[in-house]
Amino acid sequence: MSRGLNKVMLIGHLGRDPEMRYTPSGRPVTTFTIATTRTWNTSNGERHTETEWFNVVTWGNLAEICKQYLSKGQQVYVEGRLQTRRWEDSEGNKHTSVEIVANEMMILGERREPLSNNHFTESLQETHSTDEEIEEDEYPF
Amino acid sequence: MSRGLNKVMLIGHLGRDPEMRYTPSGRPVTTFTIATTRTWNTSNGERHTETEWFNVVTWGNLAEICKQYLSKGQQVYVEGRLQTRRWEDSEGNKHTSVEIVANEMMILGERREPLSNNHFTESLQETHSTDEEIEEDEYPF
Amino acid sequence: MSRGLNKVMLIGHLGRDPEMRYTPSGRPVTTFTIATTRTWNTSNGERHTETEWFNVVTWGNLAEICKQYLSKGQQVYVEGRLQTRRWEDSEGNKHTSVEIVANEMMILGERREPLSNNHFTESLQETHSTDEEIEEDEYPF
Amino acid sequence: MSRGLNKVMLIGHLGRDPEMRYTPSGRPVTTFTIATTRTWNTSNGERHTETEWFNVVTWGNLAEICKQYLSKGQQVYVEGRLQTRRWEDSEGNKHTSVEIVANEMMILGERREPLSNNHFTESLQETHSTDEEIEEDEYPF
DNA sequence: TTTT
DNA sequence: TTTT
Repeated sequence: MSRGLNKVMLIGHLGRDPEMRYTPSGRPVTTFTIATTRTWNTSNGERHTETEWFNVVTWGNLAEICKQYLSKGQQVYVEGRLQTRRWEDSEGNKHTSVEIVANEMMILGERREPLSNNHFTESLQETHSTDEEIEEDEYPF
Repeated sequence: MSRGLNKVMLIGHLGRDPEMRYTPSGRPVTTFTIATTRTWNTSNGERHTETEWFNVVTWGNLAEICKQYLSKGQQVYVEGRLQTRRWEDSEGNKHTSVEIVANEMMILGERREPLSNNHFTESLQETHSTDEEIEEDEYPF
Repeated sequence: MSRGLNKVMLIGHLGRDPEMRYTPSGRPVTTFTIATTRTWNTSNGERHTETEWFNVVTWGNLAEICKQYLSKGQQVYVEGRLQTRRWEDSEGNKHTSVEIVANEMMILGERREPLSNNHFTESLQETHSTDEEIEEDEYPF
Repeated sequence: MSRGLNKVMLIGHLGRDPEMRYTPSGRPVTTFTIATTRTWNTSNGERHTETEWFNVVTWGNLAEICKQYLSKGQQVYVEGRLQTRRWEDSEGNKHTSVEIVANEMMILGERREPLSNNHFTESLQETHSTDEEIEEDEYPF
């Protein structure tokens, strides 16, 4: 039973094809970006448009599904929590990254062909063999 | 009619009393921080706790309500959109800030005494006289 | 400042073209239905699918936009509150209806042509002349 | 990967203590009601208040947690999906019931004492022995 | 039937 | 920096 709510819901389009990697222990991680466009009218009647970009991260099964079904330009619904990570690079510079750790994803609009990926599926089988549970923050990217 | 969804919903506790300021044109802006605590169990049975901090910004009427009714430690529900702002300081360093621009707020738990603020209310009247509509990004903070 | 949250978010397809009517005072009301499909796997590996139907109601400007842009089969995102109305028909039978009173709507998927409706737009102008604010529950339908 | 969104989020107070029962196969189900109060101002400056009542259903682990920690009057956050069930009673009358099938629950406000329930815990152990997975709609209530 |  |  949690004591806090941290929920983000997005609808937007993928900025690029998703990328899948693996943690040292073999857990799949898929990342992609979503552009969300907001339009509004100012008091003097002008129309404004602003695009906000989000970094989305998915883990485990959902990571594989995202890699397999999503591609650049597609419209998706994504739900998850907001996470800020801070780290230092090798030169000691501090960085902050804000990500949506998604636990739900829905493809919107017309159905596209699932990516043809016999190859993909095979490689999944191999890598997936070590699927022990790991900490999410174990993975540096 | 919008074409994108960018929604954030938080429940957490205020890290400090809210601060209210005004844009050059007299529009009130209130900022505060919210801590959201997440707890989960790892596969080896350990219990983890992680606190995420959020910067919340409110405008106009809601800014005044937040200033008037919220105080450090209080539990609130906040709903809004996620906004990333990038700017350079006077020395040319680049900064990024991520904020929740809230359009709804609910006080949770027991009712606290509204802050005694005859003084506050008066000053509101004065400042509020110039209430023309301005762009949100007009305000640097 | 509200003290309760009652929020519904749906993504689904319209079951029929929306219908627009007017309250006695001239306020537009548009109603339509949305089908939301849920799929899940049972423990014995069977795949289940269930479709839930929702009655959606919109008022004012949004009612006009829904009438103008939505049509049967379209995929939409809808956000609003859940409302239960109880009433008796002329024969004394009691009825209950559950509706989503939507305050946000987004068209998903590919953009369709806006319905050609010079006629529609004209009639809107006429009817719209009496646009005083009325109680939502004033309208029996 | 789902193709529809059906999400309800509520904050309100419990109208009565939750009730826990078991399906024939031993799966716990807990039901309770939540009151959500909405206040708004009409155009002529009057203040209105309306309370909406929701039937909430929880299953499995969450059912046990709700039974154990919730009691009448408590403020909670509840998240789930909207479900309409139709059935006929023994006299052939048709009924419709609308429920929130919750999958998340958060207690809001001050912490109350967990209900003292050594007895409760014991009885849980016994009944829980048959914890096979069953269909949700298997349970008539 | 709850709460403020 | 909050809360439990």
